[in-house]
Amino acid sequence: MLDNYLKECLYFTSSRLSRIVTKMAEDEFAMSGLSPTYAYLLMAVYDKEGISQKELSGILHLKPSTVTRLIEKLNSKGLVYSIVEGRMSLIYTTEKGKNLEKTIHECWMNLRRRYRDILGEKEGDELTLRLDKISDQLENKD
Amino acid sequence: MLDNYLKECLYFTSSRLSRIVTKMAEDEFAMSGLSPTYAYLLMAVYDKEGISQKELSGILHLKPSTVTRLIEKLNSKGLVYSIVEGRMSLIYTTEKGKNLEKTIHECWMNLRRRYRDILGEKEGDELTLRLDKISDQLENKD
DNA sequence: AAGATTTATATGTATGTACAAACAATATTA
DNA sequence: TAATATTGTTTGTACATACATATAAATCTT
Repeated sequence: MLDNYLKECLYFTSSRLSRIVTKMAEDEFAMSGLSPTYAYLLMAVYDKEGISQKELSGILHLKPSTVTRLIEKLNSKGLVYSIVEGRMSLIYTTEKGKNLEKTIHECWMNLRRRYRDILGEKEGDELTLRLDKISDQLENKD
Repeated sequence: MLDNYLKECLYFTSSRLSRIVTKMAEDEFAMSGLSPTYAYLLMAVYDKEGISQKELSGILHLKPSTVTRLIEKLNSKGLVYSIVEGRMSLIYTTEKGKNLEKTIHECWMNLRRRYRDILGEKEGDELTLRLDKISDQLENKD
C-alpha cells in the first residue's frame, strides 16, 4: 500500500539510491583507505595543486564548512597540506598524497565497472549524466 | 576538467541529487515539525497500526538500528508508542500522532508539486519510478 | 585613510544513517 | 529437555554533511 506511495516520492527514491551507491563506493574505495568523498577531493587537488577551498566547494557541490572538515582530516592523515594566502587557504598534496593517485584511480574504475555490470554500460552512464542534469535543474530554480 | 569526470560517476551524482532533494523535503516538511524520514515512518504506522520494526525497516529501506533510533525520537515527541510483544515491539500512533496525519499529507503533496513544477510532471514521476527500479537492480545483484 | 561591507575560512553543534556487538525471545536439534 | 541457532531489537560508537555563528582578510565608500 504505502509502499507504492513511497516509490513515487523523489525524496525517498533518491535517498535510497544514494545510500546503496554510497555503500558500493565505500566498498570499492576501501583499499585506498579513504571514503569516496575524500578520494574525490584528493582527485580535485591532483587536478589543480593549490586549489582553494571555495573552488573545491564548487566542484564537489559541498558546503564550505564541509570542505574545511574534509581537508582537516586529509591533513591529519598527511595526504594534503595547506598554505594560507591572504584570506584563502590553498591546498596541495603531499608526497604521501601523490602516492595514492594510482590507487584512487583504480578504485574509481572498479566502482564504475561494478554498477555498469549490473545496470548495463549505456544505462549506467546515461543515468549518471541524467542525475547531474536533474540536479542542475533543481538547483537553479529556487 | 575533473568536473567532467565527476558528473560521470554515479556515486557523485546520486549523492548530490539526494542532498538537494533532501533539502527540499526538509523545507516542505518543516511545517509538520518533522524531518521527512520521520514523517514517512509515521505514514507507515498510519497505514498499519501495530506494525513491527522489522516491517518498517523493510518498507523504509533503512537498517533496523536506524528504525529503533527513529522510533525512540518519535516516542519522545509523544507521537508514537510501542508495545513489546514477545521479541517484537509493535508501533502505534498516539492521539497527538494521529493529529499530524493531514499536515503530513499536505507536506508530502507540496514537495511533490515543488519538484514537478521544475522538472515537469511526467519527467518528475518517471524519474522517481526509475530510481526505484535502479535501486532494486543494484540491491539484488550482490 | 577610517569605517563599512563583502568574502573565505573555521568552529561549535546537530542530524541522519549505519556497523558491530549485545541482548532477549523463539525455534530447532541432539 | 538441554544446548544451539536464529530472529528482532537495542546500544555504543562513528561518520558525512550541514547550519549558524565567528573570525579574519580584502574591497569599497565617504
